Amino acid sequence: MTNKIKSSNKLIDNKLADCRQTKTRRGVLLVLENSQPLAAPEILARLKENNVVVNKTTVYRELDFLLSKKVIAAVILKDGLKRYELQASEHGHHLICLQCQKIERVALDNDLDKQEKAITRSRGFKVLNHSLEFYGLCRHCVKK
Amino acid sequence: MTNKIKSSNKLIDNKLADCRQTKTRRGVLLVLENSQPLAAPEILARLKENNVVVNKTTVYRELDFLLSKKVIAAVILKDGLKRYELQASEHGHHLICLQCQKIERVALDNDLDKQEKAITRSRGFKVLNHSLEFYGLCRHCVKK
DNA sequence: TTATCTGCAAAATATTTGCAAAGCA
DNA sequence: TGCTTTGCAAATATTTTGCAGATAA
Repeated sequence: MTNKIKSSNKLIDNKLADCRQTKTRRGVLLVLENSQPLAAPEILARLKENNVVVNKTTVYRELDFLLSKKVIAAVILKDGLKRYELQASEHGHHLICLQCQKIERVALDNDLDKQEKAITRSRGFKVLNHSLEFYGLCRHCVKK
Repeated sequence: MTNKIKSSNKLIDNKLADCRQTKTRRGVLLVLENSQPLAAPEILARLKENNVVVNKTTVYRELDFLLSKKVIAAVILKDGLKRYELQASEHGHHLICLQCQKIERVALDNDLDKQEKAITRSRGFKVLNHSLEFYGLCRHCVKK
């Protein structure tokens, strides 16, 4: 990956159009680009595996920075670990396999409009956004 | 609360029918009974406020125990903190007010059957359960 | 009596802060 | 050059572990 960090990557170049290019920044995004959502210590480990030498403090700060720029998004699952993924273009949800731990993304054609309206009607609560995850068995594990 | 711990409480007695009665156990449940979901350090603080002397290790272990008995349930919100609430009798979701931080519970008449079937159809993913929270403004804060 | 529960001290894990030095544009 | 980013060391916060002693039933 040391090479990849220097070589160009359209996706990442786009996302970072407004920011300084640093090895940490590109490294974190490259790690996330080809991965499921990862927690900070995992990102740190992936960087190390790929010989990107960077301090943990820097990684935490970089994650905050990328979050604030909405280049990445946080994903919180039942274990309470904060994981990060590249910000997706469309609103989506996660399918978490309880067997193999794989995390997929899914968009729902008919999202939760009906439910949100019912909540506003019955509770006077104005829904601004929601978070929805499905836990179960992925197509591979369901066969076993 | 020191008194309350010793005095009887039907709800709690019921939930603990199969377990030993200890001051930690009754204390944790009393704290949760009249409260929104709380994180472990908050529960610890509430106990202290109420003169229930108990070590943090004991509280963490007690929370694990009550979780395993399904007397309480964990609630994970966007901040990634693990909070706990009494296990509700019916499946429900949470409404989190972004203004005053209040957490309400809500049950949806028509839950997510439609969405879950669509996921199984399109992805082969067998949904076993889901987690859904709505973020927005509660009936009080929405007026301001 | 005995299985369960508890406190304490210490370790493990995750995250944050301050500051001086280095790097990008 | 000037603002941003970085490393390092240390602080903070949360949760876990081992073990010896206490307690509920």
